[in-house]
Amino acid sequence: MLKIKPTTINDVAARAGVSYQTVSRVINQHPSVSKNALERVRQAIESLNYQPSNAARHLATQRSKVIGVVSYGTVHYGPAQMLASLEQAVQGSGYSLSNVNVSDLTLEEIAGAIQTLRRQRVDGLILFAPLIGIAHTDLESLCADLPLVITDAEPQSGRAVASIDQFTGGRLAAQHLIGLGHRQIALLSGPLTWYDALLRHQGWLSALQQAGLTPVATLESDWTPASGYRATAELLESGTSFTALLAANDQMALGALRAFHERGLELPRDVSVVGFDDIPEAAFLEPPLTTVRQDFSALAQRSLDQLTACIDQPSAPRHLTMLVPELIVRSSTAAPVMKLEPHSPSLRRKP
Amino acid sequence: MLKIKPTTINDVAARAGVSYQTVSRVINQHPSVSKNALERVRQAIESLNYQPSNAARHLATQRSKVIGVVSYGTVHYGPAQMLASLEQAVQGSGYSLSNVNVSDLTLEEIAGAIQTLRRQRVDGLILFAPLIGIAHTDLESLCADLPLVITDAEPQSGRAVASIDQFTGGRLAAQHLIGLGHRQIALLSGPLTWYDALLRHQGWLSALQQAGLTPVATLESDWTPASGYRATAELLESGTSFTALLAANDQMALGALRAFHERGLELPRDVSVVGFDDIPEAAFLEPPLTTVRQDFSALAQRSLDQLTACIDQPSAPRHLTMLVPELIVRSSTAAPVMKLEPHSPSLRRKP
DNA sequence: CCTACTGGACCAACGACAGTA
DNA sequence: GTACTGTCGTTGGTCCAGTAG
Repeated sequence: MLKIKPTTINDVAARAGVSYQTVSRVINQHPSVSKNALERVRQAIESLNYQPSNAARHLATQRSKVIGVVSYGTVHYGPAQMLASLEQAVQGSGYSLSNVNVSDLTLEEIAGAIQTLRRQRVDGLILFAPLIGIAHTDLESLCADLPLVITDAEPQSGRAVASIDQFTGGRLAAQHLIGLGHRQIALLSGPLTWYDALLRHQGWLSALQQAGLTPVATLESDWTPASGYRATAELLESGTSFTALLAANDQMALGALRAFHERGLELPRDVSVVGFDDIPEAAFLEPPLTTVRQDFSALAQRSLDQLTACIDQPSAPRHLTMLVPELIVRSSTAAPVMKLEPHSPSLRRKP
Repeated sequence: MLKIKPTTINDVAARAGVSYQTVSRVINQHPSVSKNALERVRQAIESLNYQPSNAARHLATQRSKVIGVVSYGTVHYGPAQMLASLEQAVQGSGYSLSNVNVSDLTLEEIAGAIQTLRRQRVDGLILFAPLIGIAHTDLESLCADLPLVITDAEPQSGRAVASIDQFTGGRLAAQHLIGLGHRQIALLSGPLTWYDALLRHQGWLSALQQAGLTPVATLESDWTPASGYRATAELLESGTSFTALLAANDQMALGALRAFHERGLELPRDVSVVGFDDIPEAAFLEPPLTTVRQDFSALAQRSLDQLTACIDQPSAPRHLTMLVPELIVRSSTAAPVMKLEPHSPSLRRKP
């Protein structure tokens, strides 16, 4: 195959009648260029539609101006939003983004992704995959002296971290239900191989424990409405008695809503449900969903700020930023209705 | 700032005790390397954790092995899915992806995005932005001799196209309602500045016209549940009489569902609704949503196949691929209830 | 000693060709 | 002649002397 060669700095120089060095100066806005030469070069660039080659520039300057992202599960709402937010946040910063989406949360996959990004000589790395238990030595050998911000994986000592505090998010959701008076709470978590799913789960448990409660059921699904529906349906079939359900994301909550509705259960009268994410749909479900909102665009901005700081001052101390999610109370939660069941007399505590 | 230099081909060569050419041969799997040298080089690469520089390689070979994507609105479901699908489809092809998301559907933005990608010397371009009416000359001057596949923009003669047939998708949805006996149909379209929104709209109109109908109302929203809710609420307030609603995506349909529900209207008894996309939530709404499914992963694969064909054989003729979307019938649509009096949904209210 | 410009080395790889066994 | 291996020139830029006005 034949490839037409793009115009180079030499073509521009020839056209403008100057040396190619002068063209380079114009590109890099070096002050020592005469008005005359500047104008001639600009016109030549314009008329030839010249674009300097990033690769050549990278080679000469030793800086790629590319930030690598290792992501996971970008078909899901959260990761997709984060990626879009990163894309937006990087605009105008002089950097561009290179994303590698791993298909498994294994060390091999992560290592492969990082190697791909190292071949691109990325100036820094955002580890946006919900990894649990990466060995410190493994990360060291993979990233060595690469500026790195961890946003969704388990924090590592000595590494910069910017995250949304999923644990607190989980606690907020659970505390809300407990505050309403619920004591029989079922858990519908995401895949516990995901670090954020695990943290939400632990946050729930922490709040329950603090109130002297244990979950009446613990279910694990895969984030999808379908899985949330199935898990909830099975829970209902099992005859377990519960007054509230904590879901690890809004989509599973949505599936749960459907399961309740099919059995004639009404929300929040018969069951309360809290989701997670505050997807755009959440406010328009039946009933509007109480949930925990995460600010992905803030997270993206912070991650990028921290990473550029690491790149510019490799010796500076690493920070740990935690963004606090926000509980959004809508109509899917309310105080449980008192039931006069034979073996559970009304010992209900004050809300 | 100080940047530690990554290991180069020379470091490997020194370590293995061969010339750096031999290392290059090993990397490129050239046959003329002795078993002995091969093994030594492999070990050196391994122990130094060497990764060849894409930039240097690109410069020497004149091929970047990068495919550029110009996208728009990646916070929305469709574009985000397409991007994730492209990412998946490109795995193992030897190419990597570079995405630029434009913030406006203007020629300036598109031109800027393409220039950014040209600086990267991308081997080919996927134009995945719902552009309407790009002048042929503008595209020519921007892309000149760049292999290009148009997937979401208005087709251009002489350029490869891979798309989902939105017009037919719109027709399918409308024909479904017409077939059920609906004659008073309202339209809730996406932003008509998006090419696919426009095509779905035109598809609806085409089917209606064929049945001798005109829409009883035409609304335009911004894809979000909130906008779908507002538009539908206004439609109901206006007192317009209709038995069915065509929505340009599932999220707006979801907003519409909420508006109907708030007014005590029941689906599909009082109103039928058809969405578009078949988001994972669609099957679990109340009622499960009849919609039109698009296969993004097939689209991504086809786009990539066509692009690599263009790259490998620039002289080969351009193809035009149209993927046909599929109507998924669920419970949000049914035959309209016959009434003796003019049906005005806005007058029905919950007791 | 500035200001404007030029020549050469260099970055990390590949490809053509020449040299060795 | 065949199977390896090394030298040299090239890619598109940047950066650092050096130089003339």
